[in-house]
Amino acid sequence: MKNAQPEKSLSAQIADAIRTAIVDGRLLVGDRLPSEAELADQHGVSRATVREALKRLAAQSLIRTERGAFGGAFVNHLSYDGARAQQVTTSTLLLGMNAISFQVACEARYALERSCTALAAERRTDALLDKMRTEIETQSAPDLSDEAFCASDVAFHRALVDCAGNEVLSYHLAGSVEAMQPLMNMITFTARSRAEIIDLHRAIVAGLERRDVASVDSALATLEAYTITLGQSVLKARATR
Amino acid sequence: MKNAQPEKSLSAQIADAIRTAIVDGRLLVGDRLPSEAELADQHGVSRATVREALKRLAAQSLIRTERGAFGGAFVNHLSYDGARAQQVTTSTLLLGMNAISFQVACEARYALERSCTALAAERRTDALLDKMRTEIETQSAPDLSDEAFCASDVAFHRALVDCAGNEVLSYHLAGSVEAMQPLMNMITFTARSRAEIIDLHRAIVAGLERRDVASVDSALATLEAYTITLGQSVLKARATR
DNA sequence: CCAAAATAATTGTCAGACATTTAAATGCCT
DNA sequence: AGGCATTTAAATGTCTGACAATTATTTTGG
Repeated sequence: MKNAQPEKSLSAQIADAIRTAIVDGRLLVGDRLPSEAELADQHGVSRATVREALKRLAAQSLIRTERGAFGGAFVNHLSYDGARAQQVTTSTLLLGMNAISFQVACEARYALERSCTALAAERRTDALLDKMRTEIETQSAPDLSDEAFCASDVAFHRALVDCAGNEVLSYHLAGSVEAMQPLMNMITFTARSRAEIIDLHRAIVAGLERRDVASVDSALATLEAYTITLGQSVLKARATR
Repeated sequence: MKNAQPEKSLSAQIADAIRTAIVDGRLLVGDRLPSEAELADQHGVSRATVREALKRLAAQSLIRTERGAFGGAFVNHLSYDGARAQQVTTSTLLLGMNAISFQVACEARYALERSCTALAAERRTDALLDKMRTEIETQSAPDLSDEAFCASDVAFHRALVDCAGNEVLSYHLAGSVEAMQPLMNMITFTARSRAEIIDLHRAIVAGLERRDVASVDSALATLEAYTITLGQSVLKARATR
């Protein structure tokens, strides 16, 4: 366990101290932190320094602040949606900054997605199957923009992971898949490629309905291979442009 | 496109503006932001407000600050390790705050882990197999603390996901698995349960070595079932205590 | 008794000052 | 000319004190 670097700003040290208190459970959800003035006294620093520390925590959604009498900083309840949004921000940035090859990203995406097929086939509900069918309808609209097509694609795959009926799994998978969407957006979809993708989406829904894991896996594998092919042709077209 | 909410602090607005500039690529990795004084002028606010905004971004690892002449705030390169650490913080907190049942967490963990077995069997390297064997040795030490056993368990499973040879997949899986460790730590491991787990770890390594996906999957499934059984017995023991 | 006004606690913002750090510029000596 | 010490300038880190804005509680007036 590495110890604190001696040269770390006071505001960072104070933020770390409070963050540790929250993660370790010494501060519970809904608890109110001492006022900025009290914290300043306790840590022997100025209010400005305490405020910078609190802003760091607020940026991580660990706390929220309320103004007015009996306001202050409160330990936040981190919802699945909030956590997923943060995960997507981090992952999107990571992928955008590290020159990930399309093939690697695609491989990761579909590998992750396959992790829920067994549970999804077992537990899929009619409501989620309907949701997936609705998205397929949306994707079939001939005048749909590429962006809208991709958005519906995300919604479709999100419904697929939700079929697994495990909220923790949904959180991780939905976040991962969503974060990779900007990379997927590099592809310009022709009418023909859309049709092939939609066919595979239909196969996935049909497989889930029959609780046929193998056919769902197979459709996902085909989708992966097809998406990589599409991506490579797009890259080739760009290279020769 | 939603417009700015009128009731958002100035420091949050400025942080959002800079964050958007980074995500949209108007600020590139390594770019230096204007000095705090300049930013204060540009946005028509005080330096303290700008500083709070910058601390928010620093908390998300979007920027770093350097002191001294020609220092300032620089757009950060987000490393896989940095991103994973953030993901772990968020996920750990989420799981700790939402009363996740042990079974659900376990199911999610092993489902995620199974997503890399096919690639791992195909691409595993001798170096990673050796790493896994080393961890098994560590886990076999009779006087090992529960914490150290769990830490080695994390290292073992991390090596497993690294076998897939896909850095994006490693990032997501390692983060997910690591975040669930506090839940796994609820289990107190007896000598006998450790022995069973180590046997399954050996089976996983052997399966990878033979590139036998089915046996790796099977070992993981057994490990999942066994871990859930252990968890349930621990919970039962606590309830009757 | 109820509504309006005062009150107090707290965060949000500002202005100015000083301390500290660091790279670059300068000057001095060989 | 070249190398070492010193100075300088630019920037962040911190402190202080003040005021504005917000909001729950308390007081007051009818």
